[in-house]
Amino acid sequence: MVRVRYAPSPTGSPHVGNIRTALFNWLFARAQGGKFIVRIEDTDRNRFVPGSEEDILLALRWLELDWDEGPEVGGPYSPYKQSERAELYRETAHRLVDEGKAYKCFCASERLAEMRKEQEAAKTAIGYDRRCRRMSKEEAAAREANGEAYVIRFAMPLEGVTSYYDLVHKKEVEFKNVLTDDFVMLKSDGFPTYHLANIVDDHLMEITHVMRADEWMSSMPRHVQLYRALGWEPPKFAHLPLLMGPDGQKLSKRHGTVQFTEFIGEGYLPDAMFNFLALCGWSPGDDREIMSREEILSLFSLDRILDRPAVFHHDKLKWMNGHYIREMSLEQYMAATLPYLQKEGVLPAELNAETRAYAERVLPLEQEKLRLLGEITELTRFFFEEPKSFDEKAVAKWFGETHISQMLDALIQRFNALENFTPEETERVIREVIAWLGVPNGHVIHPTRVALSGRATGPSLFDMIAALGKERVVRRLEKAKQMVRV
RNA sequence: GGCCCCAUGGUCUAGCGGUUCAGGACGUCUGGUUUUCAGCCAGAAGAUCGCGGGUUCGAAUCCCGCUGGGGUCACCA
Repeated sequence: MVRVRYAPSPTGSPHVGNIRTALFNWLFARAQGGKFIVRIEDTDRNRFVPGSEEDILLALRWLELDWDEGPEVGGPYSPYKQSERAELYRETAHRLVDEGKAYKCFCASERLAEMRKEQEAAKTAIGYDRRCRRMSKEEAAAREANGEAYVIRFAMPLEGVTSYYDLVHKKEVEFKNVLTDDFVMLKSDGFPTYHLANIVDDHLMEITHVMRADEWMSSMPRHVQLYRALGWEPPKFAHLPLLMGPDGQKLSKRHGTVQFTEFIGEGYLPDAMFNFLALCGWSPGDDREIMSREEILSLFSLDRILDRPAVFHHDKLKWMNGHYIREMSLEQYMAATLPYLQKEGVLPAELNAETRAYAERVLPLEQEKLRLLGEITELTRFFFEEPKSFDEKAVAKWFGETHISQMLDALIQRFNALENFTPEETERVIREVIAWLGVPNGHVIHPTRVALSGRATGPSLFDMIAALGKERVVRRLEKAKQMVRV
């Protein structure tokens, strides 16, 4: 049975790249009928950011990536938070020391920093010089008894190579052991580093496949050697291609929106994000791009995961989101957009039947135009509030024309007399006025749009007028008359 | 700098030795629909498949070298 895990560190709000990794793990688990486990790797007490664990779980829930074991749901390998498993790692580290496969290191951080500086200057950079590895057991015991702080380092083999087969790269990746230094497994505060905790937990939780970002590839020799030293069988490894920014560097905050919660706030749809993220580093093998969850799930396979990094294309995500918005039913669309108007105070938190009906007439008029749900507010605000400002260019262009006063008067009079405020009827009225004035269509249509909405662009004018209703239309036209006089 | 990974139009991607000297999508541009924007429809521009060698009757597809890009070198994950 396939068991995969998503093991985020609560050191900040999750990044799209992190969630992409979660998605791939989830897809693989579900496609294989396996288990998807979430494990919180909170072993760094300094970088812990309150609330980030909540954000991570929120992102997973939002994408509907349900986990079989982990926070909130528990499971047979509890706990799923590393800070609650600290004793396990400590025991493991000391066991390795006892077996001579790891050792206590008393080197001060100042010395290490100095050494790093020298190595950097000499362009050699080989890491820790293994000074304490040569220390006698007696000296180590004495220094420990003396109360000196120490870390536990893994004793890497001094010769030979370490290799592993990568399921994504489809090849054996090899590293020379001498080039990997004796890394710290257990910090002086008694907490494990990623390398130790991750291996211990993956083994104990019976993880079968480790899928994580490419940036981890270079620590493979450490991990493989650790498994060996512990006498454990390593899981299979799949390193996912990195997501890059437009400049080709690893995607980060510098590239604009990358935090997952921000994407949620801007108005992306879960299905669109799911679809897009699935395509970040994976391809179904044909020309398909718009795919439902079910379709993706049925097509997903490890060997179609790409092995090259890809630029995270924001524009394409937006395009895709727009596509998904256009496909929503009225109910879905209303449920998705209303909260944005309410959040901005354009609409009250509680809608009465009349307002709700009005919103249902109005909001769909811009459905085809939306790329982000959040855009709905500025696009439709004028339907709910009298326009406070008017597009200056449009006003300058149209309100100066000589026929405007006449036009407004005619429209006011005719709309006042109109019984059925339907798109067809309002169009008839507009056409009549155009004919009567003897001007090109645009010379009535454009100024009327500006008068009613304050904007130069918007939904079809006839639909807009019908949706606004007689009362608002007449009131706004009257108001426009004042503007023209001034 | 060492080590590791990668290399098809601006971007993502199909292609896995011949019927593809390259298909699709985003973006860009043009035209159409139309009262605007968007959408939709039609079309266009844009890649000597990073470069150089091989292997082969034949390579974007296999091999080698080079170049370029990226990742990683913490008591962070």
